[in-house]
Amino acid sequence: MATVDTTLTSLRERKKARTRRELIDVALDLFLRQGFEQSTLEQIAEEAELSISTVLRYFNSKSRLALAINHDLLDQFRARLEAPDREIDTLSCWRGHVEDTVRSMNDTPKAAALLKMVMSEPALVAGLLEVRQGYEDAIAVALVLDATPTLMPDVHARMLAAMLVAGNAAVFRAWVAGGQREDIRVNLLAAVDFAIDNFPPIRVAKPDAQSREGSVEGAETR
Amino acid sequence: MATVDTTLTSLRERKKARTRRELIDVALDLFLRQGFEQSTLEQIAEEAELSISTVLRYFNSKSRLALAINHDLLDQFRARLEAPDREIDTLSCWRGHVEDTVRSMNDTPKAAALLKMVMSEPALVAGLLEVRQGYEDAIAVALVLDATPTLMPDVHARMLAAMLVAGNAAVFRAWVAGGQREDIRVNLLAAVDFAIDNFPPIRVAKPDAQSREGSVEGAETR
DNA sequence: TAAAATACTGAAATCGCTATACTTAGGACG
DNA sequence: CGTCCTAAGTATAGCGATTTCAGTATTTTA
Repeated sequence: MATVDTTLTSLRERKKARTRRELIDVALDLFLRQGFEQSTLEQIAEEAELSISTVLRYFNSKSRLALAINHDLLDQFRARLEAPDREIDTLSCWRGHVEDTVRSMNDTPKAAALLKMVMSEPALVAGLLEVRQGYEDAIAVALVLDATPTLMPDVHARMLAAMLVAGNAAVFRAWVAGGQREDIRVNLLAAVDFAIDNFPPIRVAKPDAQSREGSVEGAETR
Repeated sequence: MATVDTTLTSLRERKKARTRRELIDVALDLFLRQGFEQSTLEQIAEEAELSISTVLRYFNSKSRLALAINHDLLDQFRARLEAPDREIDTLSCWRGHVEDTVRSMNDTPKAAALLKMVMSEPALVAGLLEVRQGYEDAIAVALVLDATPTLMPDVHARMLAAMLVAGNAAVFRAWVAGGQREDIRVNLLAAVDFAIDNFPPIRVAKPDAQSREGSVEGAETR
């Protein structure tokens, strides 16, 4: 009873979500300001007006905190794949996720600076690889479940997954290196389409048209 | 002068190499015996009859010590690629490296147990991903230098590299999961050939015959 | 409102890792 | 052989991340 309609959850949950968001904000700002290594948990806790214990209960490590956004995106993707009502095939899910990511990246001015920071800090690079692996696993598993018979289902599924994720990473790397803003979306999708088009043992219907006007690459569905 | 012929180096160097080997031996045994997390640097130093300082001068982190073999293999591969007199193309280098690795793995009884241990310890899994990335980088760079014109050279090179490395990892994972001994070599090479055969924008002469009798996969060079 | 559940805090201890200054052993050279 | 230089090995001090746990505050729920 009580507490009318909380839009989604109850006080406790809302409070938790809010402090989580605030914590991320504070921490990322701090990292951007003075670097990852240079920022101690004590400092973070201080600025977030929490105790170190609490910070570590929200994120079980400092690097995990720095990669919160990346992990959240991965979770979103997983949710998209595991949605009980999903109609779209795995590869289109990935394509959609990539598009959404670019979009949200365009809205977030700090995004590029953040990525640059992450990619220059060894500890965080390692963390990023784990996220990448998470994507690969999710895609590969979904592909196999999606029914894609080949002689070596798991191996081939993982190869395609790796291709997709690696292509993505490569484009992002290039994007961060030169402050390119516009062509990233095109390149990203071109890479996805390229992988899909050229991986023989796995063939799926694609969304076609609609948002493929930018495909730079040879994209003859063959 | 003096010290006749030390086969390769002088006392100091030999001693260093020897303690390095011993250190690895001791540490890996310890890890296998009581687990990675459970083994402290103090313990390792103790058993190796060295000080912690020295252990850390040989390997700049505990996990690096646990992954010494993997890093050594990566270095070997890099050397193979960067050999000033190399005649063979990048992909054949990779193929050769994979073959050598399997061979040396068959000679080392602890290999499987070690891999299993590494793959079950989160910290080491992360480390393994870094090694994997090392391979991808090496292959991708070499491919581009090798002259492989495509519309997006870097991206496509990285995609093929990712495919190769991921396929490898998948086969190894399967191999470790079930104590399979024999088919690994065949599967490993089949995966390599599959990737090479099916990646359109990069086409290179392959060693053909010789050791491809096991190719399970569709390997029509086309 | 009282009790159960859960969030938050504080303190202590462990451990990996860095920095630094010191000791010892190998090798060059007169 | 003795001297000196360099690199290997050691001891010490200390920072900071992470774990554990016991105690306090706040929400929920009955």
